[in-house]
Amino acid sequence: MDRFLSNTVSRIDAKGRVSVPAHFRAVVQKRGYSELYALRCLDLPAMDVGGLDLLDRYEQRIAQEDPFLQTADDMSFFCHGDGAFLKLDQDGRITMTDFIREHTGISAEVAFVGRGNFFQIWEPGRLATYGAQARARLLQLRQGTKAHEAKAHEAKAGERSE
Amino acid sequence: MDRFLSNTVSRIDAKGRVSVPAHFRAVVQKRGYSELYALRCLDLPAMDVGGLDLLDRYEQRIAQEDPFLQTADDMSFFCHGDGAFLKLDQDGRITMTDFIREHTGISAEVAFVGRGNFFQIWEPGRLATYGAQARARLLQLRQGTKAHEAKAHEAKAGERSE
DNA sequence: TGGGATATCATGGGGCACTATGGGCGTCAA
DNA sequence: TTGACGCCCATAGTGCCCCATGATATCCCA
Repeated sequence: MDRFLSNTVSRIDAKGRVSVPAHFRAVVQKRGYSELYALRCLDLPAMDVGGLDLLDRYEQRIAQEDPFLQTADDMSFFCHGDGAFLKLDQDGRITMTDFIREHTGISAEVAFVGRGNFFQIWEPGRLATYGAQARARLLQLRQGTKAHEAKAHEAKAGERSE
Repeated sequence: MDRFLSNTVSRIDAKGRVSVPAHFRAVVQKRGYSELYALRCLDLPAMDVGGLDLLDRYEQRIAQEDPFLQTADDMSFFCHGDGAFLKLDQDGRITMTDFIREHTGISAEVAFVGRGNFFQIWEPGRLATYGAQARARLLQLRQGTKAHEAKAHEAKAGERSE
C-alpha cells in the first residue's frame, strides 16, 4: 500500500538524528519521492512532510487567501520560510533542525503520524493532546450533539453508524 | 458465506502473534482482501478490521469536506493516523503491535468479533463488559420507555467491573 | 456404526534479514 | 580548532519466512 498510515514515536540520538519508520520510507519510495519536503503547519505545532505534491497543496491553501492582503504572503513566508528540505541519510534517518524544533517543540522524541498522502512530525506530548481533541470533535459530530452544527453535517455524518 | 460472524478468543504467543480464526481468514480471502486495514474505534477500546474498502469509504467521505477546514483534518487524522495495515503471515497470524495494545488494552488474549463487513479485535474482558452494556441497552429499548431506567442502571452496575 | 486415514487448524520455535540506534572518522566552513 | 554534517560500521532487537507438533474435525471404508 502506498499511503502513510499509523503513528510511531522514535528517539532522537545524540547527534540530533531520527530514523524515519521503515514503513514510511517504503511509501516514500513507492511514491517515487526523490526528495522530502517539510513544511510548517499553519495552525498546528507540527510539520507536514511529503513529496513535491505537498507544495501544491500548500499553494492551493494560500491561494484561498486574498492576494492583496498581507496574509497570503505571510503564510507563504512562514511555511516555506527556510530551507525545508529533508535529506534522508543512508540509514534512513533525518536530522531535526532548529527550523523543525522551534515550530514543533520537539526535543528528545519525535512522533510520526501518517496522513495518507503525507505524514506529520509532532512532539509526542502535543500530539496526544491534539489527538484527544480531534477525537472529541469527531465524536460530537457523530453523535450530533451540537444541535446547530449537527444539522449542517447530519446527512453526511450518518455514515459511520454500524 | 462471506460475512464475518460470531466470535472467538485466542491466545497470543510468546512472539506476540495471534492466529486469526480460520473462518475469518476464509471470508477475507473470499472477499479478495489482499491487505487488512485496522482502525482504532473512536469511542471503544477496540479495533475495526477490514479490507481496503473500509479505508476507501473514509477517504471518500473526507473528500466531500472542504480540505482546509478542521473537520477534514480531524477525519484524516483519525482514519490515517489511527489506522494501520495488518499483515497476515503465511500461517494466518497477525502481530499484536503496541499500536493495537495501547488502544485496546490487549495483553495475553484477543477476542475476534464478527461484524458483518468487518470484524473487531478486543481485550476479552472489556468485550464482556461492553457486551453486557449493549444487551442492557437493547433490553431497555425493547421494554420501550425511560420508565425502566432503574432496571438498566441496575444491569450496568452489576456488570461494570473495570 | 466404529475406527482409522486425511485434512485443517492453532500453536511453538529456529533462523535470516532488516531495522533502529549508537558511535567513529573525515570533510568543510566558520 | 571546533562544531555541523556526511559517510561508514557495529550491534541488539524485531519482523517475517519456514517448518514441526499436537489437537480437531471430516471423510471413507470395512
